[in-house]
Amino acid sequence: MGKIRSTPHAVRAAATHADAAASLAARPLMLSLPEQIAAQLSARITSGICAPGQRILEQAVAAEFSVSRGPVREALRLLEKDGLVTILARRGAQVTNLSIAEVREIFDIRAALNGLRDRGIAEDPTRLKLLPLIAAEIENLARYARDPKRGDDYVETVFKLNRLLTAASRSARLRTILDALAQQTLRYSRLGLSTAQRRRQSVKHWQELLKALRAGDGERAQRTAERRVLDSRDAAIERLQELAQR
Amino acid sequence: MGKIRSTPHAVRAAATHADAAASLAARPLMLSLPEQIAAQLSARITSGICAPGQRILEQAVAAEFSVSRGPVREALRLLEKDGLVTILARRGAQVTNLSIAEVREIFDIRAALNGLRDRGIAEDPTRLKLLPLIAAEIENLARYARDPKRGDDYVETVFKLNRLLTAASRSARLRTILDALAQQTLRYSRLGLSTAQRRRQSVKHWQELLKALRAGDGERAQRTAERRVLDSRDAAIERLQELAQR
DNA sequence: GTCAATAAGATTGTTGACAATCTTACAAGA
DNA sequence: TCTTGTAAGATTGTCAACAATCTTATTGAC
Repeated sequence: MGKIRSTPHAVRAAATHADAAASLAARPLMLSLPEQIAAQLSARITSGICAPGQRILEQAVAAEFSVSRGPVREALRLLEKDGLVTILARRGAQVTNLSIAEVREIFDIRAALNGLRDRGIAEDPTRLKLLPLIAAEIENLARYARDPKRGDDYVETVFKLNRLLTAASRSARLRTILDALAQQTLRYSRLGLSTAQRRRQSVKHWQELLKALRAGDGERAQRTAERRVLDSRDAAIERLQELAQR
Repeated sequence: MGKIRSTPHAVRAAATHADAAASLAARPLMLSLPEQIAAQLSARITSGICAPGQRILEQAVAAEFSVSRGPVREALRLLEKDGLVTILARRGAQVTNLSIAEVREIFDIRAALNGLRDRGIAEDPTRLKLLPLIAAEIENLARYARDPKRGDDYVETVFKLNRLLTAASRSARLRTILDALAQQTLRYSRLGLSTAQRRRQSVKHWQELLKALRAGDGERAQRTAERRVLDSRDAAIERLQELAQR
């Protein structure tokens, strides 16, 4: 492949938020070389082109993108920060491969922080202009959940909804952490939503969340969010264990 | 100053935990060059030798430690991961300077995750051998709280206790995140415990937590931990606003 | 046949030089 | 006086070569 001159997205995603007050530094529209490389690799990893456990050689990546190893090194550090890549001293980088226990850990943290996030949104007076957007997506969700063949649409919409809510959080730090954790569990969340039954269960949680958000009930939004993530955790792990048995 | 041949600590701290099961990779006893540099800088920042907002020049650090800029760059990335340093593209690094809103954000996240952590410990059957250690430190706390002159001892013991509990968590990811967040709020936590009255309030929370831990009551441990952190948040912010008014 | 020592190759870690970019100071014009 | 333009210096970004370390394959001994 030739030089990088396209496709900025995933890496910068953490910075594209929809807030107003706190964020002082304007986000740069240009991506640095390491960021561009990281974005490319990120896409491959989350899409599954690069399998978990697969090694990533600095030399090879540098050659592919026609840059030196310096920017590649930094790109790998960026991906490590997102948890997509694991770096071992003097042994190089590889696509992160999570154990079932680790998947559980991440979902537990996500549950707690999604609760914090959604409580914050429920208690935010400026949330009202977001609610129609959220409601619309949840309507889509309900429609997709009724059609067993639209599983992929359902999953993508859930992800979108999650990104929407995270971007709506007032806390830049919460956004950063949640985006990273969500990306790490992308593949497993997908696994947990692979049956129509699970999707019908999931849509109920979302509808309940919407109600709490509308009512401005922070505590309830928090509880609902936590339950939702914990549910998806259990679904993911169940499927994971099925797969592991073979 | 001359070459680095001493003082490893802060940076490696995140890896020195007291768990058993999950962690596969044995922690390396040697610190890489970047880690050593990061440890040195970390000490200066958390101790206040380097003031918030102060710029950190790669060249200068490289010269001081007699290394090239490569390892220094990486050290700064490590510190950025811990939130101790802020890196701006093409404008270099500086010691992180948090706004009051950001301090609040971090404490909120810490509250949620400390809750998760302490619930996990309360529900962990193997926690029993830790309880005496924790109980002893809380006894110390109670003693220090009674003596207005032992404020520093109180604060250091609180930090120690926190590190102890974080290290006891089964989740490596939780440990990593919590260590980073705790380090970022070190100076502010200290601020919140600067009056004898606050310390007497604080020790009550710790005693209640100990009870919940002994009883194995996860829910209660979680609630207590959350309240404790939120309390220290409010104390810190109150002091911060007092200081800002002058 | 299994295990340990060894050597060759592969890969990351470090370095110093060069390029690109940003900051600052200063001067000229409106 | 304020803004704009310019140039010098400072600082980070990138590169290619070298050093240190790890992995793997092979050999030899038990």
